[in-house]
Amino acid sequence: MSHAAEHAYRTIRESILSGEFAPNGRLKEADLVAQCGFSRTPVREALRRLASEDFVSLNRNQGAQVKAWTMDDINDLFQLRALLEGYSAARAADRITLIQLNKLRESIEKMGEVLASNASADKKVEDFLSHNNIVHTSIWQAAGSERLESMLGRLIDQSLVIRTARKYSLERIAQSHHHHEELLKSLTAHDAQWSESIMRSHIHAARDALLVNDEN
Amino acid sequence: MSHAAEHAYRTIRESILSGEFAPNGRLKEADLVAQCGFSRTPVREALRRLASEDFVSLNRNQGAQVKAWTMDDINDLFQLRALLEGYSAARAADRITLIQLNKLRESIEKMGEVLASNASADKKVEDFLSHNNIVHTSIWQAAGSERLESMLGRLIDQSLVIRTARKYSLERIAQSHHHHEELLKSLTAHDAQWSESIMRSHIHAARDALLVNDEN
DNA sequence: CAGCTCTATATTGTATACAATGCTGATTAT
DNA sequence: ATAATCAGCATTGTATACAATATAGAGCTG
Repeated sequence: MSHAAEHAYRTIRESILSGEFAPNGRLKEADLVAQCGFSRTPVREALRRLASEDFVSLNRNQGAQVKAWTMDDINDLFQLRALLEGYSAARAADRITLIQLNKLRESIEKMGEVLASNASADKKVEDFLSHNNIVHTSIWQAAGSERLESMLGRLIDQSLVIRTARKYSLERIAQSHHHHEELLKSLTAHDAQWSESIMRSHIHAARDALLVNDEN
Repeated sequence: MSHAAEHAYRTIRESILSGEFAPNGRLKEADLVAQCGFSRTPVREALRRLASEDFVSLNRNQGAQVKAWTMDDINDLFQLRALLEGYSAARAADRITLIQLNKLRESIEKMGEVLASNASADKKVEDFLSHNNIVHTSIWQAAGSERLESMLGRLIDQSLVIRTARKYSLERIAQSHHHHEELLKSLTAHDAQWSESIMRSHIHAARDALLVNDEN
């Protein structure tokens, strides 16, 4: 994607994720042009891409509007993530190399250190989420399917829509960390079924964390 | 999608599917404009969409080129189709209504009549393929997940790339028909596991039909 | 006052001009 | 002869002007 279009894409996407653009809100090209400083051409390109990624919907001659998500959509999303991430973990168990395993172990150990440290809860959550991404993408890579990787990438992106201003409890994060550690074991053992099932649990727990508002 | 861009999209897509544009061949905007009569704007929009659907790849400032598929890609594709179509069938088994079942039964019976008739083999194949699409999309709908439906739609579209000038044997088609009939039974019984496994077999057999060149 | 039509305006769709970038091939220095 | 450099060209990226379409609101009609 070209420079201006890419920039416009990121800008608009961020505004949607941050909640600045309300669900079902109409996005007028002129406004977006004013916001990000490029002309309509790259803005339109960005909108088309956002539409292909299900962030907005386009109606002919009526522009774009931010997609609204129902509870069913969210459940659906996580159901599919569980299926595909589970499959990804199973494939990874068969194919993962020692180098990849070591990299994964490092990431997970680093997360453990963060959690054990005396940093602020917010900092812990932030660090955790970034390492969490690394762990998941490492596993997708180990699974060795470009197509699967890109499908999962899209699903994850979409699940970010819901995460806005969400607070994760430290308990939830600790649970996730335990999942990761178990996943490391199952992958090291090259046990596909074990890897698949623990990954599925992991995703279902993530859904639960999003939908159930626990104390924190 | 707007009128001109839609038209450009279809035109280019057809040219790729028909093999007119060779894999790895570069697609210059000027040429495409000449071919389909619109200006560069809708042509570019069409290319972006084709890229998002994995028909072409885009490199910044270097335009589009037709994606080439390896054997691994194809296996991957069908592996994912098996997984997702299987899941779709399982969901459908739980949710399908009597009306949907009847519609499905009609389609499948019609396919049986076509196969039993004394039409030419080519005609049979053609009719079969169109009804086949109806059967699958009906099941996706019964599964009740928009997201799953759109993912499967993309996967199917991509598998069309391989089908170019492919001849299907009548034996293969008869086998498919048997799968469909069994699927109807499993869905009528609302048996999710049965539905899932027969659907997975169905997809694996389809892959085999594409990759193995049998006499016909 | 409700509902309709029509016009003015706002917005998106398309074409095209201009800018930026990458590619090719000739020229030159080593 | 070969590698590096640079100019000219081909191609894509961006901005903008124009066309087509939808929307909103005033005025009209029943």
